[in-house]
Amino acid sequence: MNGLVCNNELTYDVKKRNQTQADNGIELNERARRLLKSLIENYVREGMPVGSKALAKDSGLDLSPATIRNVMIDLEKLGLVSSPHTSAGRIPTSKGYRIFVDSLITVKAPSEGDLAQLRAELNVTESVDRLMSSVSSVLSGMTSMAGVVLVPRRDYTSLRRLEFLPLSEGRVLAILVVNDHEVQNRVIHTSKNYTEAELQQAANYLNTLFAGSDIRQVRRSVLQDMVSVKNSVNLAMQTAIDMADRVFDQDENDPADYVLTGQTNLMHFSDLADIDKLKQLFDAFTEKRDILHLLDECYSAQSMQIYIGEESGYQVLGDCSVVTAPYEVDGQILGVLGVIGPTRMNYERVIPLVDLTAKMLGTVLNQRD
Amino acid sequence: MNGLVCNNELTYDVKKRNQTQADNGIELNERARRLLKSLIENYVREGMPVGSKALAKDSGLDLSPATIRNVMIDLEKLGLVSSPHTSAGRIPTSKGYRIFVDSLITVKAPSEGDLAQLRAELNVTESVDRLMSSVSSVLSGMTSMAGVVLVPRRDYTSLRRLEFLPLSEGRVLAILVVNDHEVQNRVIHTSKNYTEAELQQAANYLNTLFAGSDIRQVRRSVLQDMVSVKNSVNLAMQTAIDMADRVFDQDENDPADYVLTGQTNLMHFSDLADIDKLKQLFDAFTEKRDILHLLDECYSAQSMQIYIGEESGYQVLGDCSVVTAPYEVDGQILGVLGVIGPTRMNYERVIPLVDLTAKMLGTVLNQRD
DNA sequence: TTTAGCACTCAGTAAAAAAGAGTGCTAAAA
DNA sequence: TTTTAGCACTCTTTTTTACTGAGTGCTAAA
Repeated sequence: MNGLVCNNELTYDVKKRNQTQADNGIELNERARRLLKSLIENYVREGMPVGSKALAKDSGLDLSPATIRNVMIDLEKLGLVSSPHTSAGRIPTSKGYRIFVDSLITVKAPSEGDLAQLRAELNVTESVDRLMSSVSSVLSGMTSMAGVVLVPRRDYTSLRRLEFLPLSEGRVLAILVVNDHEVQNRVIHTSKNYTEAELQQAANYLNTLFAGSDIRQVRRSVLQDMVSVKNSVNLAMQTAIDMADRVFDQDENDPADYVLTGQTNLMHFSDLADIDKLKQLFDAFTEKRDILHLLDECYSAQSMQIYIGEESGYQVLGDCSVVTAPYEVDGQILGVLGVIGPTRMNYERVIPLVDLTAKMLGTVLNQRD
Repeated sequence: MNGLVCNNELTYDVKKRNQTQADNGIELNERARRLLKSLIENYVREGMPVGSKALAKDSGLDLSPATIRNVMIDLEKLGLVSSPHTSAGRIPTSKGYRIFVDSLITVKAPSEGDLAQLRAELNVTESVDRLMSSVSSVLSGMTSMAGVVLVPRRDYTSLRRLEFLPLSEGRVLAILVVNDHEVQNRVIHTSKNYTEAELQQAANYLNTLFAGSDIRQVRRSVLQDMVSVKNSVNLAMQTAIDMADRVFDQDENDPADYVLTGQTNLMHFSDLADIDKLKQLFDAFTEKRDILHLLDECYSAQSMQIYIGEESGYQVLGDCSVVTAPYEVDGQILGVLGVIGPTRMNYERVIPLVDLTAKMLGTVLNQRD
């Protein structure tokens, strides 16, 4: 009952899987728990199936290998460990890792060194984009796995300034300054050719009217105006309404995106040695879709998430685990960050590291405003 | 003397290597040339060392294996082929490929299918960025290797519009519209805090004065003005000069960049099976530096370039070949594109494909203006 | 100059044998 | 009842041995 259970302030949700059995209420006595923990720690460290003898030695439980073998049989029946073949030791299953991560793990605070490195590398002065890459790269660097950051959603986008420039034949370049200092540009297509002056006027109109408003709100307002005032207003206004309609049209579905670094680190893991699996994984990284879905789940969960092996539901991540934590500013979750690595990873170190990184990113982002 | 030598209009430069010997003036009689060609074609097709018997069969030269063995000994002495071990056939060396590519190759025009696919996938309507990725992706798709495009240098950047917005504490957001419809934004740091009105005035001044000019010219003009008029002009002008100086400061060294797709295709090649080499290669891709240097060389060469194996001078590309061609608009070379693949690639198909793609990209870019 | 013949080399494969790790089971000890 | 020592057994891993076949280099004859 003492040092086994995680008893510090770090918390994270148990990933709820859709399991038919109402299991996970697996009852393990202290001894079995201790042995499972030892086994996993040993396996994570050594990377080879753990036998009863080794376990007898480093569990600290003064038991004979024979006794331990008996326990192993129980654990195997529960599906927490498995053995590659008769005369090999045991390796943890995903389910075993799950128990470990949920209730056996000894979470240590990150080392002084890690902390210092983290602080050093997260630079307030950088642009958000660069900040995100450096966070991702710090994560991958410190864990020797892949680091990933789901970049902030723009669910509130305040318009600061709007500008139009005519291009050739019915195309207009719109330049938006949003969220104080972020620039977006969009090309829109119009039915008629506007002159620079006309566009200027439209921009002026929209700027005075909507500066400071949420972009989506603008679109809704504009749409209403179109209905209510219709042809009654002057031509300049109509231009403005027309333009605004087209500019903000693209806004509703802002595609999420992530920054991924250190993928190549994953090539070294013997668990992913199969070149074909590796290719599939890398293809998923470039394809982005699946990974985005997963990160989106993490985002929605609003708490630390851990997917172990096939838990993620994506085949390509079959031999991988994903550890993520949301980062927030003013209690508002902006995105998630984390690492992707082999199922056999050092959770005891990675979990607090990801957690801390998320918190520090929040702090850094906070300082920027 | 007939069908052996490349005799169509497609031309490309021989990559000049720094070799101490004044070699490459290697004299090969017709028979040896023919055999080398046959050997390489066979090896590229089958992927296995080619023996004298096989060569006797498909060279079409009605010679006995024994005779061919004699020739092979000569070719081996010249360093054009080598044998992995005593009882294996021969494989071409880089030097052998070099000869092949320079003077033995039978360059076929791209197939109808390839041509159609190329035409279909290069869409004029896309943004330049997206056009570049789709070119790269077409290249990788059609060759099953990695496609790469060095994106256009902006060596002439005409200023169309300049805008300033104050941010917090001495930081100003500059928005530049250049080259008609391209938007750049830069954050600059100033010693004093300007008001929005001041900045507006400065922007107006600069816009009227420099709209249409080359950005670097602007900087030079401004620098001159600073010296000549010094404190004699009014405050608004000084602001303008000050701002322009800082904005265009970043311009001198526009970092080159490339788009790379289909890297994962390279994982399948047995020549690159070594996971460690593969990692190094992928690291070079993310690091970008070396690849950029190489592409820059290609760019400077102003003609089709082929680097075979270690010729590139980069260790990571040791087992790779790089085939590039410059693309141009109005006779002005804008960048290069090409493929990266295993040394053992089908040059006869790849070379004209890369060449054609470059030409088509030029055409497409031309249509956009 | 070309070719047939031949001895030789060496990777690759297969089969057999030996070593070693770890298990499950049983029966005795605690 | 729980724990443990002992032991036969299983299965991977490593080593050894042998064999096959592709392809060579060389020599001597055509």
